[in-house]
Amino acid sequence: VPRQRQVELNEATSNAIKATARRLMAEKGTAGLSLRAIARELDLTAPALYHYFGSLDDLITALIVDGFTSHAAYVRQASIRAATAGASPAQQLLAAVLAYRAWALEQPIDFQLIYGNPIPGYAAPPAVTVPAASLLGQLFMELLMAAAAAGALALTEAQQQVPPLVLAHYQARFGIDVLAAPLFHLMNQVWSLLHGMVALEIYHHLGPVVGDTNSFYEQSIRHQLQTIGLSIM
Amino acid sequence: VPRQRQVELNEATSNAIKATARRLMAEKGTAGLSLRAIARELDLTAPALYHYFGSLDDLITALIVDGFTSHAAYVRQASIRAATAGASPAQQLLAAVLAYRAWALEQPIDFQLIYGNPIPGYAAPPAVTVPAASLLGQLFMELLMAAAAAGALALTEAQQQVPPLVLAHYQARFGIDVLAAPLFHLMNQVWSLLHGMVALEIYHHLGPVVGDTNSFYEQSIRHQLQTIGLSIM
DNA sequence: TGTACATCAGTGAACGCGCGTTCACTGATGTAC
DNA sequence: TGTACATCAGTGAACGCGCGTTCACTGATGTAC
Repeated sequence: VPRQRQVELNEATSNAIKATARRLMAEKGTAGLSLRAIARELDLTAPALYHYFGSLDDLITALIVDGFTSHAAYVRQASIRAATAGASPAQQLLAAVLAYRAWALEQPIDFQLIYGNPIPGYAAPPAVTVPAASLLGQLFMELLMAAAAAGALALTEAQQQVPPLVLAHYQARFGIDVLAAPLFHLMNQVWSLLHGMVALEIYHHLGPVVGDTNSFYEQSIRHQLQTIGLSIM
Repeated sequence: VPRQRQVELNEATSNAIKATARRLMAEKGTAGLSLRAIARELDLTAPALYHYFGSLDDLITALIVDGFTSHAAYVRQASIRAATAGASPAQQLLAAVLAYRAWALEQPIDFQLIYGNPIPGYAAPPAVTVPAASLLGQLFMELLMAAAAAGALALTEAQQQVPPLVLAHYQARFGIDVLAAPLFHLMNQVWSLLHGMVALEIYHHLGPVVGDTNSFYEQSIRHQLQTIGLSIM
């Protein structure tokens, strides 16, 4: 089974390259990644890496796609675990939202790579990068829809409002109908809050201010979710 | 007036260095800043820069302090302008919150420098960096307190809750009493939302999703502020 | 008014370093006959 | 079973490049006397 074998070997090394790349990024920052440093670390010469990735940029693209995929998979796992344990749709949503942050704390360099400063000189190819970046939104939308279907959502009048230009974009770009639009809109607002807390924490702006970021995050999220009528616990 | 003159000359050049540094960061990313590139741009040799900054790290520190200071000053100006135009404390707060984003859009590289990925190998000296980073929080707190004093705030029962560990930190670190703590806590939550929307927008994650980030931001903020009882317009 | 002097912004060479990418190549492996 | 062969991961030298920092220096300026 020669072809099989070679593909496996290839994958093992290319995974080792990516793992080393992540470790080096954690030390030197996302912009400090270099093929020569990876090669040095793996006891290879730099040209050897060109068997696995066409260029440094190709490697970065692979790492970014992995990052988005890993984030979405981690959050999905958390919601599935909750569902398996008999949690309500609302509780599954909470589990997912908590996992958003947990992943970022476990993989801070991946967070920086995909949500932080772009790497100078690198331009992400949208064809491969956008689908990966969309996974999380799809997941959150599924969970929100399930909660809505279960009657666990109660939006106020104000929460039903979507600015006209934004509504038009939701319809044109995602084919979201007028009924689902407030839900999608709300999701984006909750996402912004999540993301803000996580970004501030990752870059060490939140910890000094609130002391215990765990309870700050969890309480803020619970409060925000209750605001849209979600009853948890 | 020789001493006067020399200080001015010195300041002019050191300002030119910082301005060039900002421009180069905008092109090459914050991590791509180099003394040699700045010198090249200014038709100087690299060693000449050592008359103005002790090292590359010293220059970065100056840029970071400038960034925090500029952000706070920009936001303060906006609130002062509103006050001068006869706006209520609640409206001044809204003006400040809108300015938070406006500054980031005008100076995206400064935003990335102070709120984004750290520069590899650089460690900010807290003694000089922390006071600058605290300016904005102080300003927002002033504005919130003024709004509260004007009776423009109405917190719900749930909004009065502060997690015990967080409350303890507020008291120990900032000497905030139990009455002001919910206000401070609320400010940090609103700040997180602001920051999340701005960070997502700056890094091009929000635009593709909501289409019109202007109205998304403004509507979300207005809704959030109304949630704490602020009546604006 | 004229001269000696201090100041100090800026120079140019050098230090040792790391980078992505290309190219022709080696040498082990395992298949095909 | 034995030999010719293709495959292909990995090598080593080279390309041209940029970096922070140090050092002894130059040369214009303007002051002090």
